[in-house]
Amino acid sequence: MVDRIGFSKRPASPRGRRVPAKGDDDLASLAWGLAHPARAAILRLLLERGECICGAIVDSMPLAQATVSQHLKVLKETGWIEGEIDGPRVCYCPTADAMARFKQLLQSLESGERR
Amino acid sequence: MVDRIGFSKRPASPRGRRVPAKGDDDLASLAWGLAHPARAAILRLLLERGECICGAIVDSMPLAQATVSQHLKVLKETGWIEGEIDGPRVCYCPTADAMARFKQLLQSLESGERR
DNA sequence: CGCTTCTATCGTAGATTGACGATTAACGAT
DNA sequence: ATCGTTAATCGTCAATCTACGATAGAAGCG
Repeated sequence: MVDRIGFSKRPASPRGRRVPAKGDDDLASLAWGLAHPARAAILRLLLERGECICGAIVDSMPLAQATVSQHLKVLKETGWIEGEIDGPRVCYCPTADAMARFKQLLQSLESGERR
Repeated sequence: MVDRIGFSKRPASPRGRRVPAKGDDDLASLAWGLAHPARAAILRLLLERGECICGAIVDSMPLAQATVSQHLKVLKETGWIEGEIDGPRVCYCPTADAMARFKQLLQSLESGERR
């Protein structure tokens, strides 16, 4: 694959013109975190409960433990959640600023912010 | 592949428990639309200018026309933009409600809305 | 120490994505 | 009718995603 536009592991391109808006990568990354119903559901669960043991998340989802773990990883990598090791288990909770950052990036999109 | 959880063409699963939050699919779908820097950039451009001919979008992006067209298709399918045929060209503009719907879905996520 | 529990990672399979050039389709103009 | 322009679609290829079972690691228990 060629290299990418930005945004961790995503396509790029040869000829470039428009200076990429600095926020597009961040926005895309955060959006990517939510871009799967299972991840949206997980985040909703965490926001509802404040925090949650991994096992409880798995129990509440129609997915295999390995799959949920992968989604949790994506949510972690995109900055939506963080996990705290608690003995043999891991407690996940939403990060303090992801939602705010995301909303702000959306706002800057909407307001037609100059680049 | 097995069938999916919901959300157009996405994975599903056998054992299910948690009733999927109605908004998760919509949220994921809209998020998916933004989940690529190129699409975020296109939407930003359209929000900046209000509307834009396809060709102008292509010219402002570091991507081939075919690729931009694909991204426009995704943005259209996820409800972010709409295109109006204008003779031999197509004029794209942001839809009136996508951003509002998205923000509302995010809000319902954040507020830990009961399902 | 050995066992159980909990979670992450590995490995794999099938589907989708994203990029591109080439082609097709739709219009307008000559 | 033909040509030129504009945009969508086709076909292809490499890379990524998602799902899963199986396996590995870590922590606590007996």
